[in-house]
Amino acid sequence: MVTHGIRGPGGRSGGRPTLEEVAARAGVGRGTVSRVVNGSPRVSQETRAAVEAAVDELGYVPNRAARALAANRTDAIALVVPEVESRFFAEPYFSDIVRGVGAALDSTEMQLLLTIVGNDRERSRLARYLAGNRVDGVLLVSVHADDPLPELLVQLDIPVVLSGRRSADEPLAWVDADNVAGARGAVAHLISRGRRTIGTITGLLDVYGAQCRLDGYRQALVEAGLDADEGLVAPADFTEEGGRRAMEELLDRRPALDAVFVASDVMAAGARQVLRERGRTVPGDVALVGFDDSAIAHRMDPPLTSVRWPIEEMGREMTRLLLAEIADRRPAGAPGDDDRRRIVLPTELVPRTSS
Amino acid sequence: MVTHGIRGPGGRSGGRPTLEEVAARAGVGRGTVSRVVNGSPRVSQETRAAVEAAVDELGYVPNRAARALAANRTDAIALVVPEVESRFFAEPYFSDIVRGVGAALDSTEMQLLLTIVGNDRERSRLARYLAGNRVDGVLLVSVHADDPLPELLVQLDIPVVLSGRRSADEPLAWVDADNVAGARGAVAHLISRGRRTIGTITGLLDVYGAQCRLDGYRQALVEAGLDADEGLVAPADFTEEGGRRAMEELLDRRPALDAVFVASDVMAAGARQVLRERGRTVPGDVALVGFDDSAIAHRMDPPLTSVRWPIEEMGREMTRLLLAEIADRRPAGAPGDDDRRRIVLPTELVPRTSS
DNA sequence: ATCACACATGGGAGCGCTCCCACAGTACCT
DNA sequence: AGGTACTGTGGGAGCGCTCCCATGTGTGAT
Repeated sequence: MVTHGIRGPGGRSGGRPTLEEVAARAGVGRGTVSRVVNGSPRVSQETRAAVEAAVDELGYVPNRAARALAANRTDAIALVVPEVESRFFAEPYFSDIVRGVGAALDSTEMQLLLTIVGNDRERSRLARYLAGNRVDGVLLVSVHADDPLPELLVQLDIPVVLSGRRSADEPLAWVDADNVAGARGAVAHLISRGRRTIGTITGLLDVYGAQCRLDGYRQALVEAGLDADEGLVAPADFTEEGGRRAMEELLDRRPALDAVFVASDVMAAGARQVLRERGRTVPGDVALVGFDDSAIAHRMDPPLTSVRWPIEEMGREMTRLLLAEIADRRPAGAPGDDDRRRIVLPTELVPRTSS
Repeated sequence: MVTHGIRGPGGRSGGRPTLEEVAARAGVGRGTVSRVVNGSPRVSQETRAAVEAAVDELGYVPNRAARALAANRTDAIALVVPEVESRFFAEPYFSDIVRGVGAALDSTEMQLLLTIVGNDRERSRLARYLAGNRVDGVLLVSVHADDPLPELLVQLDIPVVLSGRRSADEPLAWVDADNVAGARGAVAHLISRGRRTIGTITGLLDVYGAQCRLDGYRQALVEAGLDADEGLVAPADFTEEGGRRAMEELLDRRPALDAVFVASDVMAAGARQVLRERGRTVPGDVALVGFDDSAIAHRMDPPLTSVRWPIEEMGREMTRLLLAEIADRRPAGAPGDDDRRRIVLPTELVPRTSS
């Protein structure tokens, strides 16, 4: 009957122990072993001990596929990262997020599935993939407002957590840095240093976070009773080149500029080059504050004051949220306590010589 | 009998179509659908077409867990990254590797499982995990010579590919950059620019790649008939601070130094600071060449000449190798063609102002 | 026509789990 | 004493596939 026994060539049969073998060894039934392995309380002390002993002796590790098939869950979550982001966000952004996620998963049986989506073809492959019901939840890194993925996941009834919101009233669960407060603090810092004509270089304004940083900038000016002159706002796109162009624009429009809050370090690097080319000293003539506290900030000349946001912690919190949502999964309908599903993490100003 | 039907609360039952349903729809048997889905040639044209139509209409996606259970394979590979590496190798190292791996997996059904191992506890958890037979293969990024993981995988008979070798006669499959040639080219470049007293700052010499870079340095000197004076070699540890110390040492020992080949850009950044502090101009007094061509290289002042190695391509090649090994899996014993299992990728000198 | 052999196909058995029902044993009430 | 209500346990059924054997069905050689 055991026609199977020896699987085709190469098939690792070696014989990892099965539940049944553990049960035999411990002198109990399959159900009981399953209960012990899964930490059910409905097992007596002695039985539990006997089973645990058998598990140890045999070196039993549950077969994930079998479990997934029987229980209709996968014990895996996917981290979806748009390729673009993996490239140019704050330099260590990607690895920091991953490290945070990994840390949060560490005490779990969950495994992390990584997906980089570049083009649209890959995007639809992913959609197909997720539709195949192969993960218990999804972490979505920096989705853009027009991305169809979140909607799809909602329809498939798969738990999602976003890093960053797509808008002020993001309906999905999310974890975000306090961009407004971070920007406000940075600008307040410039004001406290006596700067009065403070410009800003923004990120892509259809990214909600970029919008928030601009808002924070404005709030700080208003709070200080300064003029929030629109001529002081130069929109850019998070790239170094964009930062260059915006800085030139700003300098042309407002020669008396004495400080700039730049919405990313990379753009700040571009801006700094322009200042040097135009013979403005930093921080003498123009003070500079960046955002992200990325690797380049402390290597700039002079080292760049920047706003740090806790990327690794974001990864951790996203994962916590997701795991909770997976565990909770109400009988459907009950969407859960909304306050539990949105987390704002504080930022921190890292003062250096540029301001 | 269908006691199961409605799974516990929250259980997505929604009803993704199964093989059987597709079979019914196409008016064929289960086996046939399986054959079509898995691309077996032993199916007639018409039948194939009918099945494919049914698959499309129903939006059928095979259930991975069921497949894994039945076929005793997982269609997943793990990428294991030591936490340390994710932190400080050439800045975008981690994401580049991942991107390469992702690209190679793109046309496959394989999924990528990411594991960051930090401490030893996590390391043994991983061992346990892999022992549980949950992946078809493993990519190991920058293993150290004393890491027990490779051995374990060999014992478990799980295919492995390393990025970088642990020694000259690495028995496992690997993909590595041509560190020797890269270093030799860098130093030859310095010589061609008229430099004669060329020092080097090495990485941790128990890392094989660091050793190779040192060898390349020596070869270039010998080829040019220059003196390979050991006083010109300053060992460091891949950190910026290590680079600083090594540079100071070098300057103290050989004041006439007119060039330095540094085995990583990060160390070069440290070295550059020391040169500035000591009033040596770059490249006027001392020419500098780094290694990795990381993000900081082109941002240094002056921009740093560096040796680029194709990280993303390494990820791709590792994956190719691993997939091939998984597909091949001889009836055991036959270890396969060794030349197929080791790949050396060329490096490229990126000249900038520092040399 | 007859046999041999290929190819195409259907479907049973089994992968290792979880879920749940049934059943024993014990404890507590009336 | 009988009833009720647990708690602990065993094991059948089933998750959705792959594998393989058995059964047609067609082709060419004899």
